[in-house]
Amino acid sequence: MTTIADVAQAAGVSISTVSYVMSGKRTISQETRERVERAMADLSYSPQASARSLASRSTSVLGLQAPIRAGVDVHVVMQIVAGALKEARAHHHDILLLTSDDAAGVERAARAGMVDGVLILDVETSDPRVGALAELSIPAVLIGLPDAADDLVCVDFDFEAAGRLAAQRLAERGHQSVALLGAPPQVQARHTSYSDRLMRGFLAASEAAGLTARALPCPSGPGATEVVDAVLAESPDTTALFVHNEAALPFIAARLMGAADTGPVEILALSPAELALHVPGVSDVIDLPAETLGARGARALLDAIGGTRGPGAELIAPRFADPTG
Amino acid sequence: MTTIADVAQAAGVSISTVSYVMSGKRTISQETRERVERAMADLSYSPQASARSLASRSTSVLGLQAPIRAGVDVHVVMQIVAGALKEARAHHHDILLLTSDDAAGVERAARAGMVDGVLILDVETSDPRVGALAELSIPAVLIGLPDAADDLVCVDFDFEAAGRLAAQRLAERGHQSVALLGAPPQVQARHTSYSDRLMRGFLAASEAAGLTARALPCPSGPGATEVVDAVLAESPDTTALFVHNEAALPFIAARLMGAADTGPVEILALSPAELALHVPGVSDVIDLPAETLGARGARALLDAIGGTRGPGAELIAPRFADPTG
DNA sequence: CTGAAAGCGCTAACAG
DNA sequence: CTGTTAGCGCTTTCAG
Repeated sequence: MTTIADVAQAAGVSISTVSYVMSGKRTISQETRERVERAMADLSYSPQASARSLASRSTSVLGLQAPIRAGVDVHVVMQIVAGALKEARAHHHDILLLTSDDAAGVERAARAGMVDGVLILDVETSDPRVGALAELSIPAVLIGLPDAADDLVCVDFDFEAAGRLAAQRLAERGHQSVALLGAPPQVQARHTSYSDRLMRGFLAASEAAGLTARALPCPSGPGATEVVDAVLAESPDTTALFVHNEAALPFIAARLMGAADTGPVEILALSPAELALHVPGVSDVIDLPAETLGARGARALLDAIGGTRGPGAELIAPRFADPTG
Repeated sequence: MTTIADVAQAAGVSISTVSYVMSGKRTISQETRERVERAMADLSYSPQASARSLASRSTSVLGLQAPIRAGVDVHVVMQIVAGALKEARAHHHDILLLTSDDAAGVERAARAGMVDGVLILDVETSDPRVGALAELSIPAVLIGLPDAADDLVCVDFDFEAAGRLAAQRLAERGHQSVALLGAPPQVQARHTSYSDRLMRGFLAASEAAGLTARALPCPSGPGATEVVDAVLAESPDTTALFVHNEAALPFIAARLMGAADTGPVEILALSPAELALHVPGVSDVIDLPAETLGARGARALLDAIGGTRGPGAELIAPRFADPTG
């Protein structure tokens, strides 16, 4: 194991000089800097994270609490995690995985000083973790938008605006009766933040536009077709579906493609663009920029840690996906 | 922040006594132990991870390199990660996420002393990381089974045996001509370890049993049906499909369900049981125990770190899923 | 059974 | 522009 002292000796300088070369926190002569950098490379030196962390009281590690729960779309979660990881790495930070569903785990990691801040996914509208997080001694960022998040930093996709955007588009297209097929029942039952907001925006804007609209939970997988059947049975005049369930989308589209028992039904999807754009039968896609969301969350957390960012919500505005993408 | 010195003072003992109470590395009188534990609870003391790690030269953190690559089934990856995380937490370890596709990242984390060992997922048959890992100063466990892994600890599902088991079962059922629809083309093109082995076992056992067998890559999602069409067009006598692609399974099953243009085609799936058991049209499932795999991997890594385990492969034997599960 | 004290490798005053 | 040094909080000898 090579230490900072080895490097200092090899370069013929003191250890503080080596430290300052690494941190850039004071000016070093060109020549000295080069000697030190040379020595570091020659000895293939890596600073010891624990020593650095003990002395500096910071870790360069972000905690991430990601859900592994029933009904949660794993693609979206993975993309969020990937985005957060990429952003963190770009700023020389690592990510420590915290067990889900466990506010105590976050607190443990925080108090042991293992992380400089935490990023929390899959937040519910009335999330029990929110209170605990506000008490925490370290910065926290939620990806999601709970009700009582006044003192917290939140980053999310603007699901309510997406719901409005969808209703407006469907109204423009001349539809009269439409339906939102949303997240799986378990997710809605938990009042996951995004599901509540999407529904609210969609139903409000539908009403404002004079549309007849309904909103239903929709199971992932083949079971989705039953919901389609039920909607068309109860409201046979339905001519468009707004689908927010990536794992149900292909089944819904397949059920409707050239089906003889229904009139033409248009499908508008809310989904990561690359997952929905090439599903046959889907005519329009509002992109759910999952990776961007993760990146923004990580960025917000880094800013909060740096003290350049206070409480408040940052919402990513919805956009239609570019079909050529 | 409360330190070990605060606890020692509150309990009226020395800091080494507090340390030994925590580690259990020497015998402490009942009474002293209770006083110390009391003080720790009263002050809600958490030992500082970095200080502990600096002094003890170990971190209680496992590095995890998980893939986020085209075609990889995210459900399976998530389950493996969940299993590893659960096992790690059960042994008081945490998990640091390492960026995928980046051997340098593993080395960086290792040399900075951020992790006690690394767990590597999605290993390819000839994986460039294998050589680098063997050089590494810390224990590594692969989930997967590359060709040249002599000096490494490997844990995997026995895909080759699963291939054989599938062929045997189909032969027992009286089929004559069968086909394996496997991982997506990108995965097979990378020669991901499991895909190669599954095919080998399936084709060999098919031949031994006198079956006519083919093996093809199969894209995930709706595109899977085209492969089914192609197989049935080229080999119209095919009466059974062995499917190893969770994301294609429902589409394949739907394509075949009561299709007028084909004879009855039986579907045998290799998939996490809970994902495949309730897909209509799937008659039999060989379970892919993803969460167990992650847990075994983590366990193997902990054992390797503890020095109670040397190089070698541990393969989990295939089993048919219990349909009542 | 318990204490005292020497580090672990680094950062950041303080002192030129 | 550079060096000296006092910690950071803990583990673990060494000494009772």
